[in-house]
Amino acid sequence: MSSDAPGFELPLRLLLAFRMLIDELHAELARQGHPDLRPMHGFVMQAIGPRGTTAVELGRMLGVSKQAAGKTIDTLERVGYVERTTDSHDTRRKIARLTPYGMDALNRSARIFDDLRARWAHELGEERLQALEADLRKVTPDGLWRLDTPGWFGSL
Amino acid sequence: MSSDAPGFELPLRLLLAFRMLIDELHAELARQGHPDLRPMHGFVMQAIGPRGTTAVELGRMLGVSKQAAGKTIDTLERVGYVERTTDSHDTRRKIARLTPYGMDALNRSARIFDDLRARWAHELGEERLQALEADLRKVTPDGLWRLDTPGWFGSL
DNA sequence: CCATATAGTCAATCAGGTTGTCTATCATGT
DNA sequence: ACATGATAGACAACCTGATTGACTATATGG
Repeated sequence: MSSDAPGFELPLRLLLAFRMLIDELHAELARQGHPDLRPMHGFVMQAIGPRGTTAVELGRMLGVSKQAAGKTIDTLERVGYVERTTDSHDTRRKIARLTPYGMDALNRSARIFDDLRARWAHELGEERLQALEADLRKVTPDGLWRLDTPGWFGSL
Repeated sequence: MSSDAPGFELPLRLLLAFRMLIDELHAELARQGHPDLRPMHGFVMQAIGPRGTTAVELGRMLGVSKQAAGKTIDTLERVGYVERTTDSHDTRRKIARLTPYGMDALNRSARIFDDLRARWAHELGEERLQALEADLRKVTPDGLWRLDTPGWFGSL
């Protein structure tokens, strides 16, 4: 099948590779005290960043509505990764900030991703891995990381 | 950021590359008479294959419950990509088969993916692209393509 | 021939997303 | 100073896709 339709393999492998990294990340995170963290939480927390964000800003970054971003913040808040504070300069704004627990998850994620990358470097060779990263950079746009993957994938 | 956390970039680029391919596929499919096809439909139709499947089997292949698989078949049936027939040897089973319209979508998808791959080959060079594919093969498992991406990504 | 396993369906529930609406608060221009 | 318009957040209604649990119909095997 892949001989007569060589183009089919690429997207599958890309998705599979992504999933493997994410699944292994969360298996390891679970071992390190973050069993409730779901794939998209990591993305959202990174988007929130160390300085915090509002629902509107988060929605723009993630490419979803402010309501959806607000609901996601609700979830993260309920699980303890995020807390809401009010902006003293603009009482309308409620800034979502990472809690120490959230920062811990983010820091651990970064380390685990580095470890996973190192494993790939071991399997492929550092040179080949750098080439792979460079090539991916070449075919993907910079900036703009749309994270509306769940809804994007399904629908109709 | 990518200097102190080099491992963060890889998963993002993989996802982004996957999304680009899928988005361009569906933009082109829409131009070619399949405007209602959603990303996951292609995956499901490929899982159904030319010989057809039942909801239970499909659920196993996709890693979702038989009910979810049944609903997905309902959707595909409603849009005309799939039709249900009964198995004469086992009247419990209802086999979902691709309609000619569904086969057309699948064939066009294959051609479009080939074109997209050719574009990447043009941008990266055929050699580099083959190296990329080989490397992805090396770090991803064969067989077992779990396609439960929508639910997998979100949840909690 | 009955007991068990399997295929499919129905119903209730949940997560996440969307749009629309509403209120409170800021920011600006006259 | 104030009226106007823009923005932030919350609430409600609705859609899709997935889950579990319960139920029916049909095979299958002891």
